[in-house]
Amino acid sequence: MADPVTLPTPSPVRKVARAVKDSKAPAITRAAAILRLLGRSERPLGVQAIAKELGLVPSTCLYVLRALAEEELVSFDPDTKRYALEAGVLTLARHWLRRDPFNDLAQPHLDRLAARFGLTMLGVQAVGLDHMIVVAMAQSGSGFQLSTQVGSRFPALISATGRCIAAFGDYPVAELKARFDQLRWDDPPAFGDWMEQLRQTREQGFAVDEGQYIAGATVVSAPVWKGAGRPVHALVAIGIGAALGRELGALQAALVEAAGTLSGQLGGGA
Amino acid sequence: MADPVTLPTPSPVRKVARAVKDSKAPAITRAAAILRLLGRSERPLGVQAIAKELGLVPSTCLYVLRALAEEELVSFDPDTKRYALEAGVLTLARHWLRRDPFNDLAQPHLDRLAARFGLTMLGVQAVGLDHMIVVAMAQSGSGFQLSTQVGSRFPALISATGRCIAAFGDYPVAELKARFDQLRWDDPPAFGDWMEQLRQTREQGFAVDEGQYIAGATVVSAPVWKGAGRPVHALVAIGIGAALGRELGALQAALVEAAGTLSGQLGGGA
DNA sequence: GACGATCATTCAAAATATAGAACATCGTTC
DNA sequence: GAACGATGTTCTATATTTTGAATGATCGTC
Repeated sequence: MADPVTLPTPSPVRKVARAVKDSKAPAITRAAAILRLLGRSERPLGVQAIAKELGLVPSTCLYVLRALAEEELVSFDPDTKRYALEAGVLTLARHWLRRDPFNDLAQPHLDRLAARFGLTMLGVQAVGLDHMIVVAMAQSGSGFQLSTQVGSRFPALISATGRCIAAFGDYPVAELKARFDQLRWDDPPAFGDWMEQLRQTREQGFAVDEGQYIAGATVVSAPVWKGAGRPVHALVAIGIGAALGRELGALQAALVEAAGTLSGQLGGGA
Repeated sequence: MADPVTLPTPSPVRKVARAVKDSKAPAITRAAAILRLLGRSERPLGVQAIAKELGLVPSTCLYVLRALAEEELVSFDPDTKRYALEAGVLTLARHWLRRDPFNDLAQPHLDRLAARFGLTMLGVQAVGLDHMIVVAMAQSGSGFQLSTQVGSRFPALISATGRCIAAFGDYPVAELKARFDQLRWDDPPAFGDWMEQLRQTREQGFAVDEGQYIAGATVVSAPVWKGAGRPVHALVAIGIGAALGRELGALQAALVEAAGTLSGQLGGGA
């Protein structure tokens, strides 16, 4: 999986401007935009550069930065007058990880499956229909592998995991179609075919993506339930298509079993 | 090292109230306080509970929460009307980790030393004189160990690492004294002794804490420079005192060497 | 070493987010 | 099953933040 950070960046200026207008707490919208910009940036940025990039007023931008620095979410170098992300964001992330039992419980399963099948395993969480986020990862460590990192974001409906989210989410078809049309695949399926695959996913209890999202890569995904309603998490296996070969069947079975066990532990299930 | 999250919680109400007053962007101060509160909380919280805990007006609190939810930093369950941290904070953390070369470069050293000496190794970053944050960790995996997690925060001047920060930071003595007086140790050193230890730390290039911060635990810490000025990072070794025994000398040498190598790689050094 | 340009910062007017009360909604108890 | 209590949400006047120009600092260039 390629890192989606470098995907099309639809000029933040307009987005931020609109979001700020609609929000009843625009300072927060601005702050979030600044944090994301600083995260995206390779190097620390000055007030002016940030303001220009996001279409903010420099003075306002300065006040926001100062507040963020005060909260230790942003670092400030008095010599260069540059701002960057600060380690405080790590502390928040740690708390988030600790708060959700999925993260701890999934790890052993991921480690085991990654070692057994020699591929990359992910624990993924869906955030509505917008994104899914990688929250846990395990790699077998042997040979070449597709790699990603904890915290990476992907469009919610992409690849095998996207099929799980769509299949078990009970969303209106119109909404699925709208989102579906914005996805980028290496080898895009037709919407009709994709809907048929959703039916199949519901039937089987897992989804497979053979080279459609990323050419040459096979992705298998099984949903994990935390309670009633739609599944929020999924276990994902990513392997080089050729290397998987006839182990695919065994992998699917093992993945579904692990997902089932996890759902049980989390108090989910059908 | 005990997790400092459960340390004295000096009633957030007053702190938040003061911070909000002083800030030119109070919404951000409030937002940060809410994020931290949600991180601290075991379970999702409602608007009212959050507002009361932080001394905020419920309606304002609601607007802030909505803005944070819009930014995917906070999750909202429409059924229970409860808010919690959302996975978006992970994405920020990932960007932060990627942005600082220390995190990637330190890991191999930590792994190596943890395995060789059979103890817990940390990569630590100082945030001013307020805190230090664990940004990387390695454990040998054998036997009992003192444990902490990436993202954990500690008072900046505590233990061996605190001595490094103080010794090489060139801070006014008055400021050191003020901070020093607020530290909690299992076996607190006198300020005079501590100042003498700083001198020694400068001389040796590393600091040792033998059971003062945590009874029975030996902590060794060596500073890592990224550029001129004060060191921002440190490599830390934590072991059960008895288990370390006469390996202590070898550990100190190895730690200082690793820290020196890292400083070189980061373009720092004396 | 002085000039010019760029950037960070400050300041007072104006737009607007906030506070507090009123309203709506939910779950509980009698 | 109805009334109560508590919680979430909306509404509007006002105190505040935001704005955009003016000031001050800093860097690179001639």
